[in-house]
Amino acid sequence: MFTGRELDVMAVLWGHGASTVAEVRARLGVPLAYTTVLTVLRTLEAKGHIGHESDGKAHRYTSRVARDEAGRSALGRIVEKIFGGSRELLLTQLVDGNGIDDAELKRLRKVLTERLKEAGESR
Amino acid sequence: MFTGRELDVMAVLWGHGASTVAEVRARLGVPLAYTTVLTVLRTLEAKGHIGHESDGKAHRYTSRVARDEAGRSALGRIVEKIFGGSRELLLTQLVDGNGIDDAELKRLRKVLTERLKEAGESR
DNA sequence: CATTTTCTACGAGAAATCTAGTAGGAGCGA
DNA sequence: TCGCTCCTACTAGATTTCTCGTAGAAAATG
Repeated sequence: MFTGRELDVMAVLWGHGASTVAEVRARLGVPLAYTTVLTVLRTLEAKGHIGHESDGKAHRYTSRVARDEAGRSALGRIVEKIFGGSRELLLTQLVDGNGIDDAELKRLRKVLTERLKEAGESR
Repeated sequence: MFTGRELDVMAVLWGHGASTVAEVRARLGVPLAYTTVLTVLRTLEAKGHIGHESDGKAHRYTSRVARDEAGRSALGRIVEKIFGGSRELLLTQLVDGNGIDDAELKRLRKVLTERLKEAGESR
């Protein structure tokens, strides 16, 4: 799907919305030449992942693939290749480590509970 | 971390344990030349991700990075870049779509409940 | 023993990635 | 108007990825 650098750029577009080259560049964590960022954007556009419109002299680039769509695709790949198809295993790793507190765990559990409710209703 | 093809190969090693070139090749979904698979394995070894020992005439390759470790790393990247740091958003996408039934949702919820219990005990 | 099969080692080419420089236009401040 | 800045377009080199072929050794097969 996306290469490492491309994903960095997509992250900016998803996070901040349509942006110019300079904006993307400023918001990337890593220091890259202006033209480097432009090249990445042009590559992404050539692949059809983003588009652009004119904004004065500059171009303003917009994502064409929804963040959720990209997420589902990436997750599917990981579930399949790394966790052997087991979402449980994936979830276990997601909540492993110490960067997660009780409040967040509860919010996550709520997501599942809500989903269960929906599933029940639609039957 | 891993490129597309490398991940395919790692999936085989994680799923089936130490394997020879021929075994990896047979278990890969895609048809690749024997030497192609060998090259990927050698690349992975050069990067230190896998190792090998002799098994008769052939080499038997073993993963050196745990599946869980690779998973955490890949997930971290996705959470950060795609879901803007939100595990909740990630979970939502994980359980979105129709390939998931109530039983699995409940199992997933249980994972979180268990984790909450542990967290409580360790305090 | 001769042939075929099965391995690894090495080489290699096409394509993709990653990074950045140069060229040239358009606008703006002095 | 002159020079500086900002922008895109184009080019390009180094590195990585992806794929496979050839060579040559070793083992199995007849």
